[in-house]
Amino acid sequence: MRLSQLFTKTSRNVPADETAKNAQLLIQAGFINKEMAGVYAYLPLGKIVLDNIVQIIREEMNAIGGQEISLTALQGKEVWETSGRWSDEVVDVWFRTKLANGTELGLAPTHEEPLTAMMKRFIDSYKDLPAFPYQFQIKFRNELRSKSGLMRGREFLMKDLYSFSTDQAQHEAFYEKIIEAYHKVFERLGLGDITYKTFASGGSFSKYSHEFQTLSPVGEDTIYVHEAKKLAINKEVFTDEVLADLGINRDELVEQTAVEVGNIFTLGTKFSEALDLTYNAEAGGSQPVFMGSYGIGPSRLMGLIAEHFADDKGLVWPENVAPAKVYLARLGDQPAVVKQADELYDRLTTAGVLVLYDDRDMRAGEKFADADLLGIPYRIVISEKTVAADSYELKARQADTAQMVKLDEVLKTLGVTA
RNA sequence: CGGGGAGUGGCGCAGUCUGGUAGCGCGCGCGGUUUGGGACCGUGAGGUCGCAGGUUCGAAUCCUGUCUCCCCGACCA
Repeated sequence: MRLSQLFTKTSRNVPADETAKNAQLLIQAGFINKEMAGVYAYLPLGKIVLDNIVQIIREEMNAIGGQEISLTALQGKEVWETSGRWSDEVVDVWFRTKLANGTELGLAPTHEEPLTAMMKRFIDSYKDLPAFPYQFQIKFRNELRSKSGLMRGREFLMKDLYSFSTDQAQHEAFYEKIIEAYHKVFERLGLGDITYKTFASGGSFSKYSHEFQTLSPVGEDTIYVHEAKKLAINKEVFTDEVLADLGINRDELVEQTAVEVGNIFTLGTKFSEALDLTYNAEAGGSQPVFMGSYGIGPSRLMGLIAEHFADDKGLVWPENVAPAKVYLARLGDQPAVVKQADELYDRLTTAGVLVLYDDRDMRAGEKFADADLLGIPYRIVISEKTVAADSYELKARQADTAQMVKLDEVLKTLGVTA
C-alpha cells in the first residue's frame, strides 16, 4: 500500500480524552477512531491488524474441528426468557431496543441461547455429535463503565466457540484440545511466554473454568502464577482447597496482574436442558446435549498487544499481526531513487510481502517518525545513498541502527526466496 | 451507580478567579527557500467557547439544569 493513497494520517498530538496507552497510540497512529466511550471504529491499518489476529484464531479453531458461522446481533427475548437470562437481575449488561411494532429486542451480549435453540434443527442423534460451531461477532454489553481503550468496550469483537457433546467424557476430550489450540493462538500472537492457563470459578458442572491470563500491569485481574507448571490461579478462587487440588504450595506462587484474553467454560446441560436440546443416545433414550463455551477477545488482544510491545517511539507489532512487514521509506523523488524504491516495492509485493510504501513528499524525519509510530517490523530506506551504493538501508523496528545491505540480504531477512 | 477531574477551530492547549463578542502550537491552503530523525520565512482559510435556560447594557467568563469524556471504586470477554 502506498502511503500517499492511505486516507488516514498520524498525529503529533496525543488524544487528550484517553489515558490508556493502547488507545492513545492506536488513535494517534490512525489505527482506530473513537466513536464514543468504549466504542471504536477500525481504520485501514487497524482493520488489518484485527483481521490478522482473527485469522490466527480462525486457523487454530478450524484445526480442531471448529466450523465458522455468524449469528445475529439482534435477539428476540423468548429464548432468553426460557433460559432466565432476559432479566436484568441475571444479566445486567443488556442493550435493549424495540421493533417499530413494539416487539422487545436485545443486542446479544453472548450467544449460548440462540445457538442452542438453532442447533435443535440439526442435532437429533449421538451420530450428530460432537459439533463445534464458532463465530467472530461483535458483542454488545452495556457496561456501567468502559475503560482502558480497546481492553474493555461496550461493543467488542469476540470469538465464541460452543461445543456440543454427547456426555462429559466426549466434552472433556475436546476441552483438552481447545486448551492446546489456545496456547497455539497466544504463542502465534507473541504472547505465549506471558499467558497462563488460569483456574477460575466454574459452575454447576465443573469445579473450575479456565481463563487465559496475559501478564500486564494494566490488567484488571490478580492471579497467582506457578511458573514451573505454567499455570495460574485467579485470586477469586485462591483458597487452600484449590492449592490442594492442584498439588501446589502457596510459596511456589507469584502474585501478578493480568488481562483475561480468553475463557473456557464447561456449561454442561444448563442450556440444553433449559432449551430442550436433546439427542437420541446409542443405547436408546433421549439425553440432553453436554455443552461448553470458549471465548477469545480479538479486539481486546489488539489493545493488549499494542500496549504490551509499545515503546517510547510508538507501536511495535509482532510480525504475525503487523499491518505490514516492511515500511519502505523513499527519501526524495529523484528518478533513480524512485526507480529503486518502485522496483523493490513491486518485488516484495509480488513475493507476498506486505509493504507500506512511503512515497509521500515529506522529510526524512517525518517518515522515520511515522515508521516508528506505526510499529512496522522492518524499515527500508531508499535514497541517493542507497542508489549510489546499489544497496538498501535496513533496520528492524527495535534495532538502534540501520545497516546497508544488498538486495539478497534484504530478501533473505524478509523471508523471500529468490 | 458513588467519588474526583474535564469539555474553547481537525488535534493539543491558554483565556474563566478579577464579565467588555477569542488567542497560541500542530495540522491544512498558497508563494518561496530547504531536504537523512517530525525545516524555515511570508501569507491565508477555519471557532463564537458541549447544549439549554437565567443574571447583566454586555457572558467563553457569573447562576441553574442537562449531555459527553477521562480516572478511582463497585461490576465484567
